[in-house]
Amino acid sequence: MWFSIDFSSHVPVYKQIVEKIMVKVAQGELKKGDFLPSVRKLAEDIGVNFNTVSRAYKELSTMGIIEIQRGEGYILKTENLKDFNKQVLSEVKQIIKKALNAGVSPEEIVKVFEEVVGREIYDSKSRKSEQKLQSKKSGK
Amino acid sequence: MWFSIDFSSHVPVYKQIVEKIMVKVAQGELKKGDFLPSVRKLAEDIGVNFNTVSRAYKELSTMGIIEIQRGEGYILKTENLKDFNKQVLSEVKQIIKKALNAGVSPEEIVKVFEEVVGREIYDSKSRKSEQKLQSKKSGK
Amino acid sequence: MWFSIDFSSHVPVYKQIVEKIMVKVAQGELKKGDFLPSVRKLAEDIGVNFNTVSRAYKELSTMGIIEIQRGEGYILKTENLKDFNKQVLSEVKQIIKKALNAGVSPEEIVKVFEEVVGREIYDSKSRKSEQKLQSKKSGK
Amino acid sequence: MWFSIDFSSHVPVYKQIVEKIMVKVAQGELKKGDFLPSVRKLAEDIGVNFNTVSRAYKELSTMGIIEIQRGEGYILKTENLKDFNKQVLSEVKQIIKKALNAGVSPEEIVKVFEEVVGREIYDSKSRKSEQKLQSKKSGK
DNA sequence: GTGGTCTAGACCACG
DNA sequence: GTGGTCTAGACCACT
Repeated sequence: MWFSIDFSSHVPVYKQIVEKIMVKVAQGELKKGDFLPSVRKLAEDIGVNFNTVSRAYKELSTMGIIEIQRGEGYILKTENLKDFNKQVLSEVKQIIKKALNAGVSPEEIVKVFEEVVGREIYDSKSRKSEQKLQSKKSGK
Repeated sequence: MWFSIDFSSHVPVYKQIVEKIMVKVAQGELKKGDFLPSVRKLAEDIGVNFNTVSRAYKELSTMGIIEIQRGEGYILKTENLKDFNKQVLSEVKQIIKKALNAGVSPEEIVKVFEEVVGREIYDSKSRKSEQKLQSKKSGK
Repeated sequence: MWFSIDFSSHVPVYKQIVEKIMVKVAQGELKKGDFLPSVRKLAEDIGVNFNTVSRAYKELSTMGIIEIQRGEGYILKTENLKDFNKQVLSEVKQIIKKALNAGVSPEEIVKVFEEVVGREIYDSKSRKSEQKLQSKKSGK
Repeated sequence: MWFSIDFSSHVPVYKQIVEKIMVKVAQGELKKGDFLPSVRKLAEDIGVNFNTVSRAYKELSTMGIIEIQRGEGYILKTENLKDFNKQVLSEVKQIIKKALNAGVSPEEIVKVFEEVVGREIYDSKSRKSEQKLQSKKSGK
């Protein structure tokens, strides 16, 4: 399966899908010209209705990130996601402000940061071995 | 005024109110026995319907953090918010993971962190002088 | 009722709604700040599901033509529809080309044109008396 | 090549094919007894799947305009297309009404009309020289 | 097989 | 009262 959704989140599922896909693009896991999973297949994978995935794809489409290929599905159109990084960084800033306001000490945040950086380095090593799972069109 | 709401956020307004109040408690700005602003006053201050504030207070009430004092309003019942800090820290962890996944470099995150730590120290000093800025939509 | 939909058309209903509303704006029947009918009310009026109207409103919203007013509905944000006229004129051009290609004589087209201009002048005279019907918010 | 398809249109491709062929008939470019291009050839020419052309031919067939000649393809059965012109003219009327409603001045429409009449006369002369331009997607 | 449109109805958030 | 999100399922168009 491709990714997971937090159904208890206040963020709408379709927005989460949009974001997850943008992460894939930013990571280079999806490249220009790649096919995305079909709306119905992805919907089944993550356990939502196909309309929800469809809505996410439409949003990505109007953003110019993906493009429909008549009768064949969606392909990645661009990898130009500079604004995305800015947006994510602004979220980081916001949450850190909140934490400090809530009385979390900077040291605790640094501790968490180091913990995550360590873990993520590990993740990025193991990520490559997962890449075969995503090659859609394999049975085509 | 007390705080402001992000109306463009996916987080429901009443949840934001709950959280802001918990921050006040965690900061020590609200102490056991203190009165909270009346539902209608807070509603006017932050520019929302009183039902929304009411819902937030109800939630804090069922969490056992505040308590209704018949005919007088709500008072703070407990300052026991240890879980809140943990929860906020877990959000920090989550967002940092997301940023790293999105290709943000650890250095960029550190930069933002240092920026915020600096700003926040300043903000807590100047917070009181900002309070007039938030009175909006009062003539509605 | 506000307008009617051609259900036998190949143009999706939600696109027809978008267009009809843009016509209202271009005609000046809807002015900046006016409330649009609620999604559910308009849906009932024209006999479609509210999701269909919702989709139309969302499209107008991302186009920047209408804007949501929290808890109150959509209001008209702009009357700047210069591109709309261009688009409509290009449709006129296209259909005239098709007609000529199909062997329709220019004279026949002129005849139709004069017929319609005559009728439309009559319509625009009687239009003013219809305008009260559209004032939503009346029961507010 | 024979004609082109507007893939961004809401009108289904097979309907566009039907219409284009009826235009050919109305223009006298196709005469009773003429063979139509084979399904596969036309499909390749205009860049669509052969099923789509097949559906168009079926529709023309049930309309009684073309007829299958077993083992040889489709031939034009009738040139009796009086209703077609009426239908096209009614589309012209409809679009002119829409344009006037949208605030387009009659003068602008006349301008477009004259422009098209001029261009079309030119186009029908130059049509043959354009035929190479439409071979696209051939390497697919 | 692919996506697109629409419906009917549930549940949530805001005023 | 307002809009927003999601589901389950039908039907259409295209490859």
